[in-house]
Amino acid sequence: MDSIQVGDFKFRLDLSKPLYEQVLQHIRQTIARGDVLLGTKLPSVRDLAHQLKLNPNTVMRAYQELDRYHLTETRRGQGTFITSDSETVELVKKALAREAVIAFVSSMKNLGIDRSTTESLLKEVAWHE
Amino acid sequence: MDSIQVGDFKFRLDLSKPLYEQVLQHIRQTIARGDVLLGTKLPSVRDLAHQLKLNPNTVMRAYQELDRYHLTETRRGQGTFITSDSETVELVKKALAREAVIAFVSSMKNLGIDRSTTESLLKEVAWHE
DNA sequence: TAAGTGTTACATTTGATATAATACACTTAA
DNA sequence: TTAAGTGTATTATATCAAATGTAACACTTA
Repeated sequence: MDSIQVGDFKFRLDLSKPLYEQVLQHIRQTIARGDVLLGTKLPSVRDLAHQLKLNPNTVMRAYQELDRYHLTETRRGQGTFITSDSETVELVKKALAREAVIAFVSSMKNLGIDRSTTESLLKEVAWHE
Repeated sequence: MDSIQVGDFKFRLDLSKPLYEQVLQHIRQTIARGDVLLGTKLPSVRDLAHQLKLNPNTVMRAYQELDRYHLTETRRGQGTFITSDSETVELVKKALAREAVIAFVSSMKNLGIDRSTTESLLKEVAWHE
């Protein structure tokens, strides 16, 4: 387990994708899953960068992206906080789910696999909740 | 419609992903869907490169990847041909489908969405076969 | 032999990513 | 008032994958 816990957030980074994107996704998932209280303060840019051994600019980029989703609110001089609006979280969660579903259906259609076959395949996959 | 037809193959390229990967995927899909006869000759590297306005090396990379899947067989001096072994095509198709399903389930789990909710979402998506 | 194939090998360019270092702006608490 | 802790911005640099440009080589077929 080469994952790093920083405050309420857990990170496991690799080289498969841009680092700023992975940081963004980890935090976004933590929020969407409800694994952290709304209103919680994120680690400071410098702190997270130091603990993940990343450049502050890289973390900044992830945080700004979160702000753009309105999943966080940044208060200059204070820090970046998870939104307290549960509705926003729910909307983002639904949007991400919808994106995933659409991308998935698209892949299956591209392969020429029909709906019922897709549903069968889905049933074959273990789903440890 | 900014897609380009070259022989039996249709391509629509953008900047979202590496070009060689898009070329690979288009051809792979065409084969997997059964939209082209087994044994068919692919456009020559130079020809496809010219028509798609790509560098021959970029097309080469896609073709070599296809060979690695055994979806094509390359005969030096003759060209690159789609395999005549339908079983190979079927195996690759299943492998790709499986990958897609696993990736999808993983996304949904990361969002904290359970199986039945996922199945419901899937039903909401239009599926023009 | 010539034309059409795939193949290989460079050098080069480009763009995204990431780092490094520094300075600035704001908030909070000592 | 000050110091420490926040986010923010800027500029330069480094790195890597992707893509291009160019050229040559090897093989097959007509």
